[in-house]
Amino acid sequence: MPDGWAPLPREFYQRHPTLLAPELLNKLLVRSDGRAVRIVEVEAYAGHEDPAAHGYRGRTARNATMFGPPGHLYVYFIYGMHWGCNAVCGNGMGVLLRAGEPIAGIEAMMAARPVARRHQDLASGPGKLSQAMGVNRSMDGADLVTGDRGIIIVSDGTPPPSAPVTGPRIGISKATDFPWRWHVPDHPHVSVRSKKAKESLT
DNA sequence: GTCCCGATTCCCT
DNA sequence: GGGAATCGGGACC
Repeated sequence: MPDGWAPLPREFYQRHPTLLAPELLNKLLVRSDGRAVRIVEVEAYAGHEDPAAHGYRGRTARNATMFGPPGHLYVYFIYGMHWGCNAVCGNGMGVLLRAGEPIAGIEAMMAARPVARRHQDLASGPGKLSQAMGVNRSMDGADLVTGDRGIIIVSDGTPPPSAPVTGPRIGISKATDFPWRWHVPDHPHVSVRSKKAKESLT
């Protein structure tokens, strides 16, 4: 890894997902083969507090990773063909990584996603991001602090945006009024632009 | 055991 | 903008 890329401490992840989510913007998701994306869009899922969360009804075999220690990767399978990546906070809570800007290993990402015709199509959605980064069930539970399974989140020193865009989460049917989606303003690699999204003042 | 539908993507109109 | 692809989780009988 380049000098200046530093893993985040375990405690970074151990807080409410609505606090963790905006802090993950501009962090890097990195594979040991050199692939890396800058995280530009995230959503919070707050376990038992959140009817839209996989952890809402408690621990199951599928969501067990989210009930484990913070700083691990929860990978889920959806629509019969897509994988999704979450950073685990603990207590059944986590942050969905919805979109990234490819910054390294782009050839490998294009090989993993031959359908993508532009860099902008490589990781601009949760399923695309997972496919571009080669994430599947085998990486569920990977430690994002130590990178033990070849995937890690690091900071390159870029701070999160001071005024991220917030709005309702995408693709859910419950708790649709929770403004628990955050993305980097005016970023071309964000998955979708919400009409209800607005600039945050914090 | 059965049934419904999902934290999506892609292609066609 | 609409619909198909595709399959596992989990609610319910």
